Amino acid sequence: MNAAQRLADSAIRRLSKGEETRAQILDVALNVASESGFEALTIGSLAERTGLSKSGLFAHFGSKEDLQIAVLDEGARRVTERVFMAALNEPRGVARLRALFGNWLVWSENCQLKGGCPIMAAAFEFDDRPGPVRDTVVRHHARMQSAMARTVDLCIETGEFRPDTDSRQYAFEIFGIANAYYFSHRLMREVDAAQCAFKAFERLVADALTTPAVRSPAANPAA
Amino acid sequence: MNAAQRLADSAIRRLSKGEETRAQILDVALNVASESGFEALTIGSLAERTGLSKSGLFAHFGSKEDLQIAVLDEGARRVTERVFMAALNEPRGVARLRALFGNWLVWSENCQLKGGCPIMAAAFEFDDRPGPVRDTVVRHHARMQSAMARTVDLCIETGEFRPDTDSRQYAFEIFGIANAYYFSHRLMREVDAAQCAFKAFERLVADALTTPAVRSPAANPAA
DNA sequence: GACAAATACGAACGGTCGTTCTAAATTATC
DNA sequence: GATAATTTAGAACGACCGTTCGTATTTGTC
Repeated sequence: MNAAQRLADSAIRRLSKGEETRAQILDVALNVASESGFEALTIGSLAERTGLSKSGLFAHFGSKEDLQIAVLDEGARRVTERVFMAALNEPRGVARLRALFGNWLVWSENCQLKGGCPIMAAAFEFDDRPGPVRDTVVRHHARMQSAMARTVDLCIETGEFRPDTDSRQYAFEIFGIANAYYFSHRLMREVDAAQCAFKAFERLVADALTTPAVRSPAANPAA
Repeated sequence: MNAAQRLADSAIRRLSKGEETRAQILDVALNVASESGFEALTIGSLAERTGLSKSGLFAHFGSKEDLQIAVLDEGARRVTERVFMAALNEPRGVARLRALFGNWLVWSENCQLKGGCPIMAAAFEFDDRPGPVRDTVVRHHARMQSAMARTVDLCIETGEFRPDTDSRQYAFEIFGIANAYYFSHRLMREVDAAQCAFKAFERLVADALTTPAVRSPAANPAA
């Protein structure tokens, strides 16, 4: 539970009452944003869920916009922790890339966010609405994409991937698979969504390996 | 312009005044949903944009939910027309598949929908909100996915694709590429988004062809 | 052109939105 | 434990939400 985690944090540096409440608010807000999107992230409903008064909650953020940004930052923090940092346990190269991809697919479920990755939801909600919120989304996405590309670059350095592999293109395609998984899993409720995603990912890996598996019609990667 | 098209329709069967206005409303609503999402599709703002009164506009749809569904249906109708029907001009097989993919990437821009494909936006907005609207989104997505898979099956029938190609998996991956394109193009504003998408698509095609191009490190598809 | 039907308007409804005040309660500091 | 600073509550604001209703206007039919 996150309460326990916050307790551990408190042991390190005593959180002030305000910081404590703010963290609790963000935890609830992240769940709401995950389930119903950032548009449904209203001050009133959030106050009700946290047991605070509207004005009391509002005081922690100067505006709704600042609240949205704070939620995005908290979401990004968790992605970094659960997806990217967690993958660092694996040795650099394809092993780490596989871990990164796997973590990405399931991180929101591991975080008990019932509505899926809020950063992805935000990307769709704000892609046409200029402003600080959109800028924040773009910043986080750019960071994640380049982290992904760097992981691919390490696969080249270890000699597992061909030297001419385009890591940016690679990150593009991995992101596409993750997106397809989200649609298939969350919207269509296909039970084999993850299976399809891993199959697509492994095809992507196989195409970049310096020591490709022997090609035969029976081993058709898209079959 | 759509006005001209509606005029042509009127020539075939005289549209009643109500049907005419309803069509105009849906045209505006589709643009709003495209730009700002279905949540921002409010009766008031829609009435203002169409020059109608709130109650006058409302009378055309029994509820906001029915309006949302009507907008979705209209969006799906346009996708079918601009993407799938348009691709039928190409001969069955890879040529048609290529046309289908290309149409999909650009259809919303060709339709002058400034905010991108509304069906995709709806998929993200309603994936966690059970109800008739979500059901409609799922229905349209299922139809599009199976139409895509059928196009792939035709590639097998023409002998261009391997017989063991999994058309459902194939549709999954194509959808992923289209999604990645949307993120890259709409959110990140990458200028080479379409280029990345086509590169990914061609790699997907190459992997399924019965007569694969000669493999060499220099021809690394992800490079 | 009369008459019925379809269509549009205007006002109002209870609710919720984000936000702003002032005052009370709580927390931290000495 | 007094004092100052921080944190929360409560009431109110104008604006907009989806929706309803009665009435006026426009449309289609004979």
